[in-house]
Order: sequence, then structure tokens, then C-alpha cells
Amino acid sequence: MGAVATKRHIVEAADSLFYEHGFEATAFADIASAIGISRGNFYYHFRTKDEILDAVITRRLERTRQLLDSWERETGSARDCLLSFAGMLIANRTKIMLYGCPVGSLCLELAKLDHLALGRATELFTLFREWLATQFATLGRGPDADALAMHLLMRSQGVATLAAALRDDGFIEREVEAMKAWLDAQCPTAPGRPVR
Amino acid sequence: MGAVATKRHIVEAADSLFYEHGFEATAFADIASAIGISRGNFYYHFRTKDEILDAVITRRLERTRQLLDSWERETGSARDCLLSFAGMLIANRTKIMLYGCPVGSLCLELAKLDHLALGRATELFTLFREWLATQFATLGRGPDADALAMHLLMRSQGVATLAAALRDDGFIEREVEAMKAWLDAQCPTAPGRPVR
DNA sequence: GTCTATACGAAGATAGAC
DNA sequence: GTCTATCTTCGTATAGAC
Repeated sequence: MGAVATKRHIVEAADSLFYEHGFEATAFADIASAIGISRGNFYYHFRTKDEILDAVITRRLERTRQLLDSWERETGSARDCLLSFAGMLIANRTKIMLYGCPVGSLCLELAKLDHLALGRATELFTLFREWLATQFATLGRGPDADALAMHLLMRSQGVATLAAALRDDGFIEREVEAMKAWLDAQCPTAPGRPVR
Repeated sequence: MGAVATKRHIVEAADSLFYEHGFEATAFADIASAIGISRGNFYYHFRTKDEILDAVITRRLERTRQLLDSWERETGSARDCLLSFAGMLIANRTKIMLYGCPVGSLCLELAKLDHLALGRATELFTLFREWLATQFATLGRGPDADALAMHLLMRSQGVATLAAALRDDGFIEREVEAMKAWLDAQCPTAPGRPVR
């Protein structure tokens, strides 16, 4: 197998395992056995575990950008973009009920470890934050755009954490509905919206 | 030093360290050096690390019950009780910005570790959930009491996680104000509330 | 009750053969 | 590039002296 392919396999497996079991709890042996290589082979591609973490965060940033781009391409309006964000909680609910949000849980773990990579992991939040703010600004909420983006991010984090703790999928559905109702109330130009 | 006192010191130190650095990342050596005993002395009081975790959760449950009781004693109404809950995010904001919520972050870590103690840690959420629901029921929101309690819990979790990731204390203040405004809108009998 | 000394295993990291 | 073998450190846990 080529070096590029193996390296990609390592990062893909590490990405999943860091999400499902945490960064610290994931050993090289776990990643190695998941993709069928030896532990020793690791160090040809990465010198330290921190380098793998950095590659995982970089991969997540790239994939998140692609996801946000696809939402913009595939939906007709900023309002639909915001609904796509809320829908992510439903689409990923099986894993969220088991492991929470991959971004939030990683940031929390790195914060407790006082790990230098926390800043890079937080970029994932910043990416969502600025994209969401852009959508709200498009909807005429320019002055409040960032606060509204943070509020929506906050709610997604709360739903993910509580769903993982209580293992309750009905809760996710109810809160996503409430989130969409809140979004409707924030979109002054949306059709069918009751005027305040 | 007496056995009871030493045992209490161990649990107190473990409680703090599990919160600040995580359960797995905290070694016996860390707890031992924090309270000035030897590692070996540990096993006179606890046989395994899991036993310490159990004692920590039990301690947190007891202290949470005391906290909720004190809120009921010291405030005049169910509405004030709910405001006390929201105020907890302000009172503990320094630590929340560094480590998130002690309940949510512990549950997330135990979920990823597939640890048996997750159920016990979740009891902490259940304790808050039922107490909050009781307050909402007192305010005449009986049919929605549990959903309202879950919504408030959800928001507290979202605020704590995002505050820890972004290390932003202004964000906590803004979201707590929004939380209080939401609470006002949920209290039909509260004085000064604008009627919908 | 608390200590020192130590056994044991797990995990990150390295060396060198193929 | 990938492997096996090995080094080293660390962390849980145990044994036994004081």
C-alpha cells in the first residue's frame, strides 16, 4: 500500500476512535488493529500522537468546510442553511446519543488536558460560528448575527451532551423542533412567519 | 489522622481533579500528592480507582441535594429557584470557562469509556431534572414541566461547553441573561411579566 | 493507618531486519 | 513501507515493614 493511502487510513481511523473513545483513551494499538497495520509502522507516518491529533483536526476542518459548502449549494436560502445545521443533530443522532458532539467533546477533553491543540480544535467551532453568522446576516440580522450564531451553537452543544448522558433520542427530536421554531422566529423575511 | 478524615480528603481531592483534568487523566499519584499521603496508603481506603469514582459521584449527589435544598430555603418562590439555577453558571464561571460543567463533562467521558458508572453519573442530571420540573410544576406548568426542565438543563450544558472551548466569559453573561428572559416568559404568574 | 518497595501490565516511542 | 523486537515510562495494584 502507498504511503499516502496508509497515512489517510490512519487519520480516518484515529478520527473515529478519538470521537468514540476519546483522545487519551485511544491507544496506537487500537488504531493499528482497526486498519490492520503494526504499531511500529505508525512512526513512519507520524512521529508522535499529537501529530496524529493535529492531522485529525485538519481533516475535520476540511470536511466541515465541505459540508457547509454542500449545504449552501443544495439549499435555496440562508434559512434552509440554518435548518440544515439543526438537521445535523437528527442525521447524526445515533452516534450523538453514544458519544456526544465530536467537536464539543474533543474541546472539553483537550481543555482538561491543558493540551496545546485546544486552540486548533476550537477553530472547528469558529468555522461553524462564522458560517452561521453569515446566514443570519443574510437574513437581515446583521447586528445580532454573531450572538444568534453562538446561541444556535450553544443549543446544539447542550442537546448533544444531554442526549449522550441520558441516551434519550426523543429528547433530541423535541429540542430540534424547538430549535427550528426558534429559527423561524428569528427570520423576519421568511414566508409564513407570524409577525410580532 | 483518622481513617474517616483521610478517606474524606481523598474523595475531595479526587472530586476536584476528576473535574479539572478528567477521570482517566488523573493518576493516584496526583491525588496522593495533592493531600500529602503515599500512593500505597490509598489501597487501605479504596481497592480500585472505580471505587473512588463511585465515592466522588455519591459526594456530588449529596452536595447537589444540599445545594437544591438551600435554594429552596433561601428563596421565596419557585421562580427564584429557577433563577438560582441559572445564576450557578455565573457563580462558577471561572471554572466553567476552564473545564466546562462537572456533570456534563464527566458523563461524556464515561460514555466514551463505556464505563459502568455512567448510569450513576447520570443520576446527577436526573436530580436537577426532577427538581427543576418540580419548580415549573409549582408555577402552573405541570404538563410541560419535564420538557421545560430538560430545556433549561440543555441550555446550561451548551453554555458550559461552548464557554470552555472558546474561553469567553462575556458569552456566559449574555446567555444567562437570555436564559432568565426565557424563564420570565415561562412563568405565567410572575409579577411584571408582559402578558402574551 | 501509613509508609516503602515492588510486581505487573499498558502505552508511547525507537532500532533494525526485510 | 512495513514488520518484529525492544526500550522506557507510567499507572494500577499488592506485599509487608513500622
